[in-house]
Amino acid sequence: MLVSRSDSAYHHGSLKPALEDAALDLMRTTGHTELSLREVARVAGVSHNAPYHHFGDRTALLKRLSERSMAELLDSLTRAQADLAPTDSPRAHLVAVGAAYIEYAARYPERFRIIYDPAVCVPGSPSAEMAPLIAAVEDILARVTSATIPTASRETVVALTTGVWGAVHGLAELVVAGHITLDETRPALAALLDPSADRGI
Amino acid sequence: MLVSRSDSAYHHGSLKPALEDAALDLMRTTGHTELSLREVARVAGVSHNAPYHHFGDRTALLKRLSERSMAELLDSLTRAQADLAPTDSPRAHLVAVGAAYIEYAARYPERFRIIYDPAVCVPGSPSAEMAPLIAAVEDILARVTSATIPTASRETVVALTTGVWGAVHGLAELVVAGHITLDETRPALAALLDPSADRGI
DNA sequence: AGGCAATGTGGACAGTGTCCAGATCAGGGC
DNA sequence: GCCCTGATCTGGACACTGTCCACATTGCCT
Repeated sequence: MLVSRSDSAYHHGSLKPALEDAALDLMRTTGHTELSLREVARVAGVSHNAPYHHFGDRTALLKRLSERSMAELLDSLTRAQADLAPTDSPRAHLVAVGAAYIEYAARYPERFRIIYDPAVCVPGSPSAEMAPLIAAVEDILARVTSATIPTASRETVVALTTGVWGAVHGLAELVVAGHITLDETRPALAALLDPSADRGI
Repeated sequence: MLVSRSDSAYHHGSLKPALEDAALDLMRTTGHTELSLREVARVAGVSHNAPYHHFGDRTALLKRLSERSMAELLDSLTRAQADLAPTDSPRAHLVAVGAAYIEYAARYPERFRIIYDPAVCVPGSPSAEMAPLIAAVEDILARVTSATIPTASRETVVALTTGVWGAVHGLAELVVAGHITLDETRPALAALLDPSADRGI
C-alpha cells in the first residue's frame, strides 16, 4: 500500500510527508535556521536516523520545505488573480497580486523566509522542482505588470516587472522582519504603483 | 593600556573588537547562520570560552555585528547623499540613496542579511545602539522621498517613504538571494520611482 | 517460498553552545 | 611596596546536533 500506515509500527508507511509536516510545524516557532533534524524525527515518532532514508541531508529537507512553500506562494498569487473579474482594471489586478504576495509572507513568515534563503536555494542552479515555480511567479508578476502599461516598450515592462517584484518582496521582508506592519504596506504599495497619485510633478 | 596587546599572551588587550573582526571575516564565507563561536575564538587565537567574557551569548555577538553593519549601511547612504550637489534634482538624490542601499547589500550580502534577521534583531524592541541607526536610515529615506513630492499630503509622503524603503530593500534582497543581478536593479528602480516614465496612462 | 531493496533501529564520532571552577593578570587602597 | 579585588582567560564537562556505520525488519517481485 502506498499511503496508509502499516499496522506494524516498524514501517511508518508515509514518513516523508509526515516529516515535512512536522518540520513545517516546528518551523512555526523556531524558524528554519534553528530547525533540528532530530527534533523533527522525534515529533514524527521515529528514530533520529529515519529521515536520512528520505532526505539525504538536513539541507535536502529544507530545500523540500522551500519548494512546498514556494508552491503555496504561487497558489496564493494565482488565486488572488482568479478572484478578480476580468473587467476589473489592470491596476487592481496588479495591486491584488502584490497584496497577496505580502499577505502570504505575513501569514507564514518562516515559510516565506526559507524560500529566499540563499543557503537553501541557490537561484543560479535551482532544483528541478523549484525552477518552474520561480518562473511561474515571475510570469504572473510580468503579466499583471505589463497589463497596466500596454503601450510601454519592452525594456520598460521588464524593468517595471523587476521593480514590482522588488517592491512587494521588500515590503513583505520588512513586515516579516518586524519593521513595518501589514497595514502600512497597502498605502505604500498604492503610492508606489499608482502614477496618477499626487507626486508633485 | 587600553588598546595595545599586552606582552603576556594571557590577556589579549583588545579581544572584543578582534573577535568582531574575526567574525565578520568568517561570515564572508559562511554566512551568519553557520557562524561558530568556537571558530571565531580559534581565528582570534584564544580559548573557546574567552568570547563569553565580552559577549554573554552567541546571539549577543550577532547583535553587535548587526549593529556595526547597520552603521555601515547608514554611512553608505549619507555619503551617497553628500556626494551629490544640492543643485541636483530631488529625484537624483532619491535614486542615488536607493542605489547606495542596494549596492551595500550587493557588496556585503552577509552583513546586509544579518541586519534584517528577525532572530537577531527584533525591531519591536531594538537594542539601544540599533534603534537610532534604524531611525536614521528611515529619516534619510523620508527626506529624499518627501523632497521629490513637495506638494503631496503627509499621508502620501509617509506611504511613499515606506514604499521606497520596501522597493530598495526588496531589490537588495533579490540581489542577495541571487534572483536578479545588480545591473537589473538600476532600471527597475528608475521605472518604479519615475512617474514621468511611459506607463501607458 | 525466497531474496532483494526499501525502510527502520541503535551506536558512535566530531563539532557546537553553554556552564563551572580555577589560573593569571592589572590596578587601586593600605 | 604589597595585597586583594575584579576583569580576563583557560580547561573540563554536559547536552545537543548532523552524519556515518552496521544491523534489524518489512513489503514486494519473481
